Amino acid sequence: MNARERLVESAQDLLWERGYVGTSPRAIQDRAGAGQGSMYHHFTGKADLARTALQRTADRERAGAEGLLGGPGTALERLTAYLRREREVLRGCPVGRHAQDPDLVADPDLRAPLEETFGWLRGRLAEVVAEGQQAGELRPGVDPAAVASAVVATVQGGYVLARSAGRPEPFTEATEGAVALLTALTR
Amino acid sequence: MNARERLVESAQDLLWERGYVGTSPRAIQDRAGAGQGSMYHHFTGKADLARTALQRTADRERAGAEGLLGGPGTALERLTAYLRREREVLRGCPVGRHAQDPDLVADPDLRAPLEETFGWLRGRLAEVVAEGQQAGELRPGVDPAAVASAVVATVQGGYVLARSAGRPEPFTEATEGAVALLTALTR
DNA sequence: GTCTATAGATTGATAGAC
DNA sequence: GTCTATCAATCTATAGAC
Repeated sequence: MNARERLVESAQDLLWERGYVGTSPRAIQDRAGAGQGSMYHHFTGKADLARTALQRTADRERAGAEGLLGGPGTALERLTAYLRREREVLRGCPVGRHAQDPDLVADPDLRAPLEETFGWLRGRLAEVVAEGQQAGELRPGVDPAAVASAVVATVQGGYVLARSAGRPEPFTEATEGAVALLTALTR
Repeated sequence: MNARERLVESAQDLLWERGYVGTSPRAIQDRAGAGQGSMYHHFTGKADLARTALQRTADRERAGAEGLLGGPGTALERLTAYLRREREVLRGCPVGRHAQDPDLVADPDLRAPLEETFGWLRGRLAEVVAEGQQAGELRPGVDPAAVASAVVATVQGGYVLARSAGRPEPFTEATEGAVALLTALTR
């Protein structure tokens, strides 16, 4: 694997674990086994490398979610699959964790992967909810977009609860609560 | 106001806006109008001051939530009041935002205010849900603790969605989705 | 209690050799 | 393309005067 590729993957790992402010170019270079000159040859600076790494992480997450949401099953089954998807809870969400970084969200290029990921996810889940309503599976009269955003928010907030508690159980409790509320919508 | 007090309040503001890694002792001192010596006289260091500031912020948030949850109204009304509470959405949650900071959650003293806040909040909301079930207002058979965690997670995740989008609407959409799902539990 | 001076380490970036 | 050397600025903390 070439140096550019190692730099991007190292940046993905460190950004996930330590965030944008907490990740120094030096730390990325060390992990990648590359020198200063190598990084500044391939990228204009920290922001440029972070943007590249973050975009790749966002693309991966989106592909993973589509794998569940575009699969077989009823609307409720697919929503449940999304909520119960196996996750490395205590590591946090590799995309959503960056929403708290003021420098990152202030830079449109750095915020773009976040905006795209959650914009797409909310829209995609809203489609699934609407399909369930049209199929007579889910009760009509509730806004599909609102339910979809609540589902995505439950997952993102679940990470906050789990990391605050220092254990993964609160994440599972929250997502199971969402599953229960969605299930009640079928009866 | 004395220097110690100004340091704590300045730390509260900066921690909310920039997080733990993003806040330097120097920045706190400047905002407080205090010198190095003043800060290191009152506190052993950055972590000690941050812990004091964070604990005070957590106490304030808890008191604010109890004001809504302990007030009058049915269970659904109080849960809805919590979800619709006016918030400075794009500033993020002054407590939950710190769950993403690896250095903060790694330090038990710094993580304690987070663990206490969300532990208490989840338990308190679970009581309200259970009251609603006993009063025949909310459908029985769903786990009060799970619904409570889902509600708290929706709020915390709503901040993530809003900050990722650069606008407050996704927060409102998510919390309204939660209101709709809870309302469906009454019918 | 509060100040200034200072310290060693780290940050993000540039220069220039190879 | 990749390396080492160097840079000014900032980080967190300590020392010691007042």
